Amino acid sequence: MKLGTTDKMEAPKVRAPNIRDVARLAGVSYQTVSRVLNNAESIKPSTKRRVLEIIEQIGYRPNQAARALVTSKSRTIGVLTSQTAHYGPTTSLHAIEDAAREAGYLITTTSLSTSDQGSITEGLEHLMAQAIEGLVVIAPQVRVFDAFRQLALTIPVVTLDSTGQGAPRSLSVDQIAGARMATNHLIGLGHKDIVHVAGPRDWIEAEARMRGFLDAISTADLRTHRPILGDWTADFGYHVGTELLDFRDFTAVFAGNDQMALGLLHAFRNAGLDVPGDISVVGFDDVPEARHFFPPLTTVRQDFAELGRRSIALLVGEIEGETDLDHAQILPELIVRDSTARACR
Amino acid sequence: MKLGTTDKMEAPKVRAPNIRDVARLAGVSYQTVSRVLNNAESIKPSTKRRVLEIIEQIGYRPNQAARALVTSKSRTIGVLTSQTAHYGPTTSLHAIEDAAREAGYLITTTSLSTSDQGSITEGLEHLMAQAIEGLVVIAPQVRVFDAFRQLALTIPVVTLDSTGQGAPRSLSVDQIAGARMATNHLIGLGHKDIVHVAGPRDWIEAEARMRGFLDAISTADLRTHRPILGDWTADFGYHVGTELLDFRDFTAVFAGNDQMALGLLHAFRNAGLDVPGDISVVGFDDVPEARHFFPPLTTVRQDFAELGRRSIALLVGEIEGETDLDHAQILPELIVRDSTARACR
DNA sequence: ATCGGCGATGTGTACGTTCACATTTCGCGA
DNA sequence: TCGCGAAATGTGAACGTACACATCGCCGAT
Repeated sequence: MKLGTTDKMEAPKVRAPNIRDVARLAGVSYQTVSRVLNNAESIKPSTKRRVLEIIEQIGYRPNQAARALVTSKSRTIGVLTSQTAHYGPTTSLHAIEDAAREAGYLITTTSLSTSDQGSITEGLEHLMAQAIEGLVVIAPQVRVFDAFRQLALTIPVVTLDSTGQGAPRSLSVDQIAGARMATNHLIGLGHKDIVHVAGPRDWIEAEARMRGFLDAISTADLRTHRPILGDWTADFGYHVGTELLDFRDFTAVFAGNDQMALGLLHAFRNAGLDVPGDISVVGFDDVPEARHFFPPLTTVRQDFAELGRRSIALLVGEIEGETDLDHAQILPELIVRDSTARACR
Repeated sequence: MKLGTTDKMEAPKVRAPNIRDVARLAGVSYQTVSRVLNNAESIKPSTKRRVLEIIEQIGYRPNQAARALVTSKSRTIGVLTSQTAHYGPTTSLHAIEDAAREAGYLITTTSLSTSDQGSITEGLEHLMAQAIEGLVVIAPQVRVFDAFRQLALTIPVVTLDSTGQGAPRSLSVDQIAGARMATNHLIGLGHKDIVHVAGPRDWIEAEARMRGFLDAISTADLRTHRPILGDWTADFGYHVGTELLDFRDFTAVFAGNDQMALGLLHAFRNAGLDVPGDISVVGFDDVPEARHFFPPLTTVRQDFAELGRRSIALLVGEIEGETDLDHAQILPELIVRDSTARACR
């Protein structure tokens, strides 16, 4: 049963007030009310005041559906996000919401259950149905990104978390540089055998970090260990850490994110090894908990919030017809804590 | 510049096809098309097939704004969430999205920047403007919850993460029971002086967990330590842990969530103390990383996903006029790991 | 005094859909 | 063959808003 409606009684005509009700009570035409609503110029201050008074008084709210129907505008920005509970996307999303609110836009978020074309199309249609004026895609997976290429949208689009290559409008933290920084940090400490536990195959960031890692390794002319493909979870880090110890042909591990690093720390500790004494570990992301790991984790900080803010700045700029927008990549930062040390052998 | 539009050339009238275009091409009236769209009965199969063919062919999509304007229906469920990056709400949200999709509903999420009445009203209006048929409120803060009470909505509402008391439709994991379980676990291990590091004042869960803690303490007739109010972060846990050690008048700590527990572990470790040898620590939530903490954390698991699924089941039930719905609270589960041990003195 | 022009406001219509009701078509028994 | 009811389809509104254009005063310049 719905709250607030009566069941048996005659419906007491509870229709919400519309623009004509306001007009009638204010003694003006509906068009004048419309002008007040869209704060047009050339309206007498006294009239405006009177109309606003009535609006306040009867609690009139413009009907967005009607407005969207006629204008195809909505002051709404859509966010399409692949469904993940990961720290990065979530943080960016929050920053996006704040930035959009500040710019006077509303945000509608829809998340993808899967990353196949159908799911993307469905999510997109839902957003388009709300007459969104711009779209932010937080799509860390390659597939989503590809699927998007095929859609010719008529609104500005900004893509997050890509490598920034080839996409029309994309914004990202420079993952490759970050991975290079992490790897070079280990190399600088004298490590010669470094293992990389990467993220899943189809994640753009996983790919980029792997590339940065391999770059740094081959530049330093070190032995290349084949990266291990993980799933971002601490559980995976733990398992792979345990297996890795069977060989013990490395002195440092660069994990694709902080969670997997945590699992690795756990596995090494369980085996009686000391981090960083025996093995160095570097993570990626700098989640708020990373500094409280044991030992506090050396990692690469990404400014996800800045990423979110910039995406909205870019998008709003495009919507409002600005040019000369800032597409620069954001540089990550290496945070050195206690999980890395000079190689012992 | 918008993608997909040409700048200089005359606009080539790219109006999206509407129901009348379909009707004309199919040689029927627009109403017949409408009937096909809403799969009404009494429509000749051959006609239906023909219409569907045309729809497919010209890529017609019903205009939701127009539909919403006239029906005030949208097969959309709104989610109003207070803006947090916390594990629980995020996990529930994902479950909600999946469950809704399965039930044939779409989800629109709007998050609150602040929890004042104005922000809530604004968020709600945005959702109502999309003609949502039901509303899920993920509002862990007392203020949000209170503000909602004042709004007389005409659609079904389900509130998450409350204590389940007094709200018309609310669903939650029984926080009080969970806190009691955690505290009794410590009491059972012989701890007589237990400190509770709680969440912020206005969080409903924080309050409930505190209540469960105090319940258990007073039932066991132990000395009551005044709970410390925190902010859920690991950083806070670390700082309070450091300060707590100045007195050292306790043998166990029950943290309001796993992050704060992590900070406590860090602080105690830094001070040269052993967990659980010297101090036992219990968390709350069982985030996926908790088992990889050092030591693996004893905590209370909440099934956030189940919570999300149940909320949609409840809401869809109400929307579709079902009765006899399941409002039972979900019971949390104590997960005993290595951060708790028998009290040493 | 007349008229152009501008500020302020009103009128008609379109947006794309669904609802209520009207109309046509069809099959079948009398 | 007719008529009748049900099935199938069509017609005219209405939803609430914004845009294009029309109208009405009024002021100052000619």
